[in-house]
Order: sequence, then C-alpha cells, then structure tokens
Amino acid sequence: MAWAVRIQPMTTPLRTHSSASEAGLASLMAKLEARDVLSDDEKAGLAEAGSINKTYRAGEHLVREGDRQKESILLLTGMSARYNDLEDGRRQITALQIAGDFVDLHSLLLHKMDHGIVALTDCTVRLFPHEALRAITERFPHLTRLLWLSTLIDSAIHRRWLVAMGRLPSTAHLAHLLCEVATRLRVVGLVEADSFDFPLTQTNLADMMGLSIVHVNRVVQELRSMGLIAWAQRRLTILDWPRLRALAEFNPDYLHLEREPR
Amino acid sequence: MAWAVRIQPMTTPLRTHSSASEAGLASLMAKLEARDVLSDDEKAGLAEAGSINKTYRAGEHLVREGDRQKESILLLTGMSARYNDLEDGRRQITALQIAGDFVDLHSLLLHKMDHGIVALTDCTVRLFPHEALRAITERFPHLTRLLWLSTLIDSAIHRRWLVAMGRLPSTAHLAHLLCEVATRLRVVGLVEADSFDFPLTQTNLADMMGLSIVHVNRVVQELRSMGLIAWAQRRLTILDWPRLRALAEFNPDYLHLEREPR
DNA sequence: CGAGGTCTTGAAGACGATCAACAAACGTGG
DNA sequence: CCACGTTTGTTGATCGTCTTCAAGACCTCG
Repeated sequence: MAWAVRIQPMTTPLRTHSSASEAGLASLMAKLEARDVLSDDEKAGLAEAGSINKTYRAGEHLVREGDRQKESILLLTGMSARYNDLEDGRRQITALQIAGDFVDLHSLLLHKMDHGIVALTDCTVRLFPHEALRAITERFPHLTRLLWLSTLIDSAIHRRWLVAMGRLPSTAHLAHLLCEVATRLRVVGLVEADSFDFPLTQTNLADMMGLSIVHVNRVVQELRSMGLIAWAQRRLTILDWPRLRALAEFNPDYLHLEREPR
Repeated sequence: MAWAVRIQPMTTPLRTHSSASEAGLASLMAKLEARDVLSDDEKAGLAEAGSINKTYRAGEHLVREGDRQKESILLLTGMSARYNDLEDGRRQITALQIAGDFVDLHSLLLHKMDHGIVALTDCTVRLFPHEALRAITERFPHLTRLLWLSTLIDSAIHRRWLVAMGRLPSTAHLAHLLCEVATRLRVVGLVEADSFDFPLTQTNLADMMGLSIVHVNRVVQELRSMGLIAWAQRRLTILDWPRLRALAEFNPDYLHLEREPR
C-alpha cells in the first residue's frame, strides 16, 4: 500500500559527512542568493542559527501531523515530501523538497503541523531551533524577508501544482513536474547537462499528481516513447527541453529566479 | 467562455462607504487576532500603512499576471480569486479571497505577479504601499511575523486544495470547499446561523475545483438532495454540519485558528 | 421587455481507476 | 556470491467518473 512504510533499525548508520553538511548549507545560500544579495553578516547569522545535524533513512518521518516542533529542519541532502493521508489510507503529497529547502520553516509560526513530512530517500538535515530563527526575525529584517520569500515561493509552487492538477492532462502534468524539478535542482547545482538524480518511485509520483500508480506508469512510458525523457537507474535525463516545456506549458517565472532587492 | 470578462464602464460608480472601509480593516484585525494578540502600536502601524480605497466591479481585474505592483491590496468587501489561464483559455482558480484577506501581500517580496486576480463580485479594497509595508518589516518584527503568518495560512489552504483535488471525489471536494469557506467567513463575522452570502457562480466553482461546469452542477444537486446544503439567491446554508464535514473529511486545524504567541 | 449570463438536463465518449497477474530490480542474509 | 523475499515496474481488461456536446429553461439587470 502507498502508505505502508518500513521503519527499520539503522543497521548501517549514515555518516554525516561534514561535506554533506557544507554542501547543504551552500544549497540554502544558493537558493537565497539566486533571488537577492546576502551580506556577510546575514550569511553568518544564518549559519549560526543552525545547530546539530541528523540523518533519516528513506521512509522515515521527519515530522508527523500534529507535531509541535521546537526547531525547523533544513534538508541538506536527499529528498523529502509533505503529505496528508486520507481516512482510507490514500496519500496526497503536496510538496517535494530538495537540498537547500527548509522542510518546515512555517512551523516557526504555525506551531502545530497540519501535515507530515517523510524522507523519500536517505536524508541528512540540519536543525534550526525556533529560538534562533525568532532572533533572526528580531535582528535581521532583510534576512527575515528572504526567509519569508522562500515560503512564498513554496506557495507559488503549490499554486502551480493546483493548475497542473486541475487543468492539465496527465502527460502534461508529469512533464510540468519534471520541468520544475529540473529547474529547482539546477539552482542548487544538482543538474549536469540536463541529467539529474531522480530517486523517486512511480508510487511517489502518483501521490504527488493525484493519480493511480498504474496510470503514472503509462504516462511515464508515453513521455519516454515521445522521446522527451530518459529515466533509468534513478537518473533522469531531459532529452528534448523545448517540446517538454511546450507540452507542460512550463514557464519558470513562478520560481522567481531573479536577483533583485527584496 | 469561462475567461470572457465584461469590462464595462462604471455607469453607477460604487460608493466607498467609510463603513465598508472600517468593516474591512476590522476583518483584517479579526483575522490576525484570531491567531495572536495585537498591541495598540501594531494596530496603529498597520492602519497607518493603508492609503487610499478603490472599488472594482465584478469581473474586473485587480491585478494581471506579469504586473509589478507598488502596493499590496487588502480586500475590504466582496470576493476575489487568484487564477491562471492556460493557452487554450481554460482557467484554474488557485485561491478564493474574502473580506480581510490581502490578495497580493506576496507581491511585496515576489515583485512580479505569477498569476492574475479577478473580482468575483463588486469589491472594495484598500491599498498598502510596499514602502509602508517594508517599513513595518523594519520596525515591527512581531507584526511582520503575523503578516508572514497570514501568507503561511494561504499556503496551508493551497495544500488542502491539493489534497481535495488530488484524492477526494468531486462531491467530497465541494463539501470541503464549502466547509472551508464557511469557517473562514465565520472568523470575520460573515456567518449567521450556518448561513452566509455566497455570490459565486457554478463556473467559478468549476474553475476552483478543476471540473467542468456541467459536473459541478450535478455535484451541487447531489449535496442538495443529500440534505447537506441549501443554496439559492446567492445565499448558502449548511443544513447538516456533521455529515458535511464527515463527507469532506474536513478538519479546520490547517486554518490555525488558535490564539497563541507567534 | 429584451439580452446576456447562469442553471439544468440528456446522451455519448474519453480519461483515468481498479483489479489481477507477472516481471524485473533491489537489498539482505546465509 | 548466490538465494530469497520484498519492493518496484509493467501489462491487459473492465469499470466508473467526469468531459464534451447540445439544447432548452430560468433569471437578472439595464
């Protein structure tokens, strides 16, 4: 079942390489600096707000619905997802998170989580105590606006998913999702020549798009047979950007990738 | 067509009653005070940030995709919607806005609008120059957090719409939408005894839910025949809350209506 | 009173869901 | 390193929800 999750003991604990930690923090900075200039003070303030690192195995929960967090979680490596489960066990994923994304920055102000967050792959994260983040909002108005901005971009992505889910046929919907993921991964340097690690299962895609697994499988094959993508061994390559983005009606404006004073 | 809009001269210009203006500002305060305490200074600061009022007729655009706003718009009375149009003219509405909602607070930081905003009814609004809002972010950290919070709640609503659209059958989807609207209207005092003004057309509902008009019509009739709602003369009454919310799996937690320090 | 917008109904068809079964890939322990 | 079990991917057949097309009734407002 889509929501059955193995919680297994960490027989082979993941090493928190300091390299992973640095790369993850760099991803956050890259994300913010794609939209505005960060001063050295702000970079330092942000870096100091982070506390310890943690690791999760694929399938583990970073946060559960109803939790009251005392820190926000920055994803350093791996991918995670926000989700809500229905009474009959069906799941809807409402967001996909990649390196450099705060998975629950909003818990700073919302307090009680209205959804869960699950690791889709093995993940490393860094915790940012709410106390430290709140101090940023008191001392660094511009940095605060950039953190606010990052949640506004999450919101813009939600809206785009609504458009894709509500009005695009399933092939175009998947095409749009892949355009978006490729674009976001490129911002944090995880795309080489239109090719990137894409460790999601078709079940994950189904839960993101509100479709059945069987149908997702057919849609993936359609994009393959049209020569738009190649996807094997957890690596995805976009073979024909112009046709893929035309099919998806993809326009990256909603990701607000312009560097300007905010 | 769903997107055809009459832009007609304002033959009978709407009066901007000061009462409408006061009621609208009160709605914003009510919305914020439902979530935290506002100091007198903060209330004054917020009130002073507002400048002039404007009015729009149903069907007019408050904002168009691509606009670069110099002010954010607070809806005082009426209802408006965020929307995106596809190349073939089909429309997806991604948010419904009521009295007390900032329709484009995010333009303060996003700058370029990635969607349009259309008046669904005659509307009165008040403009908040970005300059003044930016000043708030420099001087009132707590008030800034509350404004941030209001955009985070918008985001939570987006997520819920994704869940409803992706995984609920259409009757449950509509039921959920009505539960949400009723709950939000109640916060700003626009519900009397489970009955409220609901001036939307079935076309509007179709564009919100990603369905065809014909199907929306049948779904509305289904809810009526189940004895869950009554809807006539632009007024909607919820006849059976328990069954409606059970059908919708509606849980208002995502609206974060608890009053606590943020 | 007329005209456009809105609501309603019926019939046919498409897209995606469900059910069922099997193949391939992966990870784990022996 | 292989054997095994679990997860993931794939395919076919049938079913159901929602769409599209078409037409007519209602209603609201200038």
